[in-house]
Amino acid sequence: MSLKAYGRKGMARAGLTPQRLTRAGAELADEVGFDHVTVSALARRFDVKVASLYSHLRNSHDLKTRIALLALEELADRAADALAGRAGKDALTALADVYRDYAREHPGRYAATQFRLDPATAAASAGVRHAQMTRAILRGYDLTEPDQTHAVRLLGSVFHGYVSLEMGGGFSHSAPDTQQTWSRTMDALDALLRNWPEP
Amino acid sequence: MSLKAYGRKGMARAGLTPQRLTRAGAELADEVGFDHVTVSALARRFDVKVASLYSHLRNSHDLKTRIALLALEELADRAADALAGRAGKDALTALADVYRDYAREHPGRYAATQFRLDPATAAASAGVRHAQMTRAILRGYDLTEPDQTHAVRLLGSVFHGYVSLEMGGGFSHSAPDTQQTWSRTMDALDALLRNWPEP
DNA sequence: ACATTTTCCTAATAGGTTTAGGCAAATTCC
DNA sequence: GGAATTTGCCTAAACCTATTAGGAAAATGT
Repeated sequence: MSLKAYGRKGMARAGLTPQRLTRAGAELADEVGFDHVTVSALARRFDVKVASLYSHLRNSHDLKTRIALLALEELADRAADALAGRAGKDALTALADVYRDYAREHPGRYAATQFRLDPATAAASAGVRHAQMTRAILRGYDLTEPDQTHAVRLLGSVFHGYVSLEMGGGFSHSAPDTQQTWSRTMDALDALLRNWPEP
Repeated sequence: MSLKAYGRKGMARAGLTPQRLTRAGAELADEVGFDHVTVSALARRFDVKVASLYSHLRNSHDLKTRIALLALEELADRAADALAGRAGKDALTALADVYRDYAREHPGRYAATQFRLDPATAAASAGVRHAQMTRAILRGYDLTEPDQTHAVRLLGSVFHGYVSLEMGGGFSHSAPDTQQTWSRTMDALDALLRNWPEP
């Protein structure tokens, strides 16, 4: 017999697991926005009573944390993929595009990556992979160790800041179009890294 | 008689106005975080029943919009102040510091500036002053018109991205300290604007 | 002093979160 | 294959927040 009951009217189990709920939560986030993700809405989606979810999730915060971790993983996977075999400006734009594209395809998940994780969770998350990959790109440029860290932070700021402003409509309806700005921003960052200033 | 009743137990009015509520809402945001700002919490703070606020505020979204507008105003005022009499890199760092300091002093209000406003409200907000001031700084550098727009967006991205990551703990507990990075970032942006690359 | 307006209140509805305790389905063990 | 046990989902309930409708008292105007 199939795991899935018809409309869940005649009993039978729904097959809830933390993973399944997290995945569905991520989809829900993309549909309605990360901060409209609610335990109740998720229960509705599984045609199950709200209380049932609490055997699989500690609470609402736990759900959001799991979605955030999922998104960070996905994003790091995409980044790793995109960086394979690339270096220099090529790698830089590839990474930047990963962020931008992910945010466009999965706005809710992208918002989830900004969910504030407690330090322990953050340290164990894919967030660290992101930092490592950005660092890897910088090996194609000639920076001293402390400046490499500064550059990692700067790149992170630009990518996140840009994507976040663009998603929030910050640049909307003003010419020139944002694709232009994006590609000129890549030019600018590449030039900056090749010509990193002395203090 | 004073406007303010003791504990509001024996009637007498509380003196609610949209402005007062907005201001208190902003303080509340700084204390508990912008997305924990709630009509109920605000009512509690005025020792008044929740429903009473609905004569002064359309709804929760309205409250948040007002707080966002307040924060944008404050921020633009600070920026205008900081820019007076400055140019070039001096102006650049002054503006950047305004953002960073404001976010540190008023995290809730700063978060409010990211609240998504509908296009009409946004157009009438102090947000446009921000863009103009950034543009003003760029007049100290030698950029063609389209590149000026790109640069405005880039600066906005860096400022917002940096502040937002720093507030979210993104850079925490890693050496070197963030003040270093901040000042090197200013060096980098100044160098970039002076040496803006061809396409 | 009286009529009007304003401001706050009570009452009610509707959702979201979370816990406690129950019964039936699935799994495990003879 | 049936009994014992575990697991999964449900009911019920308490407690938040948001929002609307309608009432009563305070402030204001004439």
